[in-house]
Amino acid sequence: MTKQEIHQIVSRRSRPAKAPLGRDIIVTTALDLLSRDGLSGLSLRKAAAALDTGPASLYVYFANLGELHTLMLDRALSAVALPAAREGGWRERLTFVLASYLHVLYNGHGLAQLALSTIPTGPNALRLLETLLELLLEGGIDQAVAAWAVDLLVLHVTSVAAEQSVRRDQGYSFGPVIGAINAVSEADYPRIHGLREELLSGGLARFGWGVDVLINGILHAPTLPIATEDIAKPFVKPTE
Amino acid sequence: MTKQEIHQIVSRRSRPAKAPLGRDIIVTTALDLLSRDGLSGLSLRKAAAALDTGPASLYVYFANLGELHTLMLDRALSAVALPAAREGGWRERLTFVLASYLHVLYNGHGLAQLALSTIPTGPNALRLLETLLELLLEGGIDQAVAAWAVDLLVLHVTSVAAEQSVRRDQGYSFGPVIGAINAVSEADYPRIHGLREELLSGGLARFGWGVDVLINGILHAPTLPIATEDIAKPFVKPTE
DNA sequence: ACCTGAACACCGTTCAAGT
DNA sequence: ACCTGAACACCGTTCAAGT
Repeated sequence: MTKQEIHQIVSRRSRPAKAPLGRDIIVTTALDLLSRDGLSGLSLRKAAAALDTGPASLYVYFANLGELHTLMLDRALSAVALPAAREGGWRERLTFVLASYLHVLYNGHGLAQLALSTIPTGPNALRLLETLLELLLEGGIDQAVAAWAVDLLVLHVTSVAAEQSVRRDQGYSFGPVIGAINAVSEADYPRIHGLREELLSGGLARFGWGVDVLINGILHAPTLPIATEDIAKPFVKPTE
Repeated sequence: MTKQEIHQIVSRRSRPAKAPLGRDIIVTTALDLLSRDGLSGLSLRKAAAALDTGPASLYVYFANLGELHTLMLDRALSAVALPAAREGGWRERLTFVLASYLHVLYNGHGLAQLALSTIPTGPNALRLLETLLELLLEGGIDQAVAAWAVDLLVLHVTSVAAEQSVRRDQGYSFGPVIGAINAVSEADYPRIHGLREELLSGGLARFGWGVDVLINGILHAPTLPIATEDIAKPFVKPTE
């Protein structure tokens, strides 16, 4: 045995431990990173670096990155404005809350994209959900219908916010989609070609239009969701 | 100068170059990986390894990972069944195409999630879009309305497929969402609590219900999308 | 209880070197 | 034109070691 095989235990520390971090500071820092650099500029390691610590330190507060995302989204949702009770009709107030939700997502740069892949379960998300349910029920919509309808509404708003903020962040009139639609062959796809402008138009205005369409549809929905499970059966697996 | 500083150029090759790969084989291999291991099991490096080559080789065929995703999705969409012309009403055929799209996504394991973050622009995606437009126009729906409506329909179906396939792949009745909804305080969120079963129920049946709601809403939509851009104005930025 | 450094097992992408 | 190995600049997560 040589001396090199006797392992000296030496402290690997180069500085003393700091004061405990806490969830709030981490979430705030991560949201700052997100709104400054977008979704691609956000990582656990970067958040840790911004807090002057190593990535391992954050695992005291979160089980994983997904949990941090969930908390970030819920924190951001605290900015959603709920309507003053009884001011205007239920439909007006419903549109108001959803518009506020739209803008919180649209203004927090990478936030809308994050919302598409993260299902929030924190108090602010629940508060929003509760408010939406309340307004739909006030509108006389059947309970079971209302339960499914909120999903449709929230999804629509989230995806409009995501699509538009992506478009804003990478320059208005470029991107592969716009190119592909504009380049479409008139012979092969006459309707896409003819409607290429309408397919790409709208921007944030799609929000209001979609909400109208959805509410109209919800008002005309069958009271009890029909059992349509069987529609799903007679199809084969893809490319085999 | 020592001898060590005179760099000998030695081949780093350990085997001769293989026959060219080609896009098709790569896409096929990547789709196989996806349906076997799900979205988390898919990477450029794993696809390259499955093809017995290094990751750099694939860059001859794709500019980046996103482009591979787009091609994968379009390839998968070739399995979407289009309805036989004039068989049944337009609404029936519309539901049929969408159901086929639903199942292609649902059956290709990570495919639905991939579809949520990838906007396909290949021929099969365009063919689907063209068909949907055709059916809506056949239904007498205004052109501008139809252009926006396809987006709503496709998004709905994609997200139902994504949500349900995630739920299937991680065990039916678990996950943080289900836990959070079920654990909600009756005092704070009475409506969520009261409707907790309905909020989580439905599965693939939500597809048919949502399509009905959407078509009804589209049929009741104003002929010209209203200018709702201004709804979007009066809100502040989140948490500052 | 929580911070710290280092390591582990990955990523996508680029590049010079080869054929 | 396309394959190949190696490197670059990252990831999220785990772990023993420290306080």
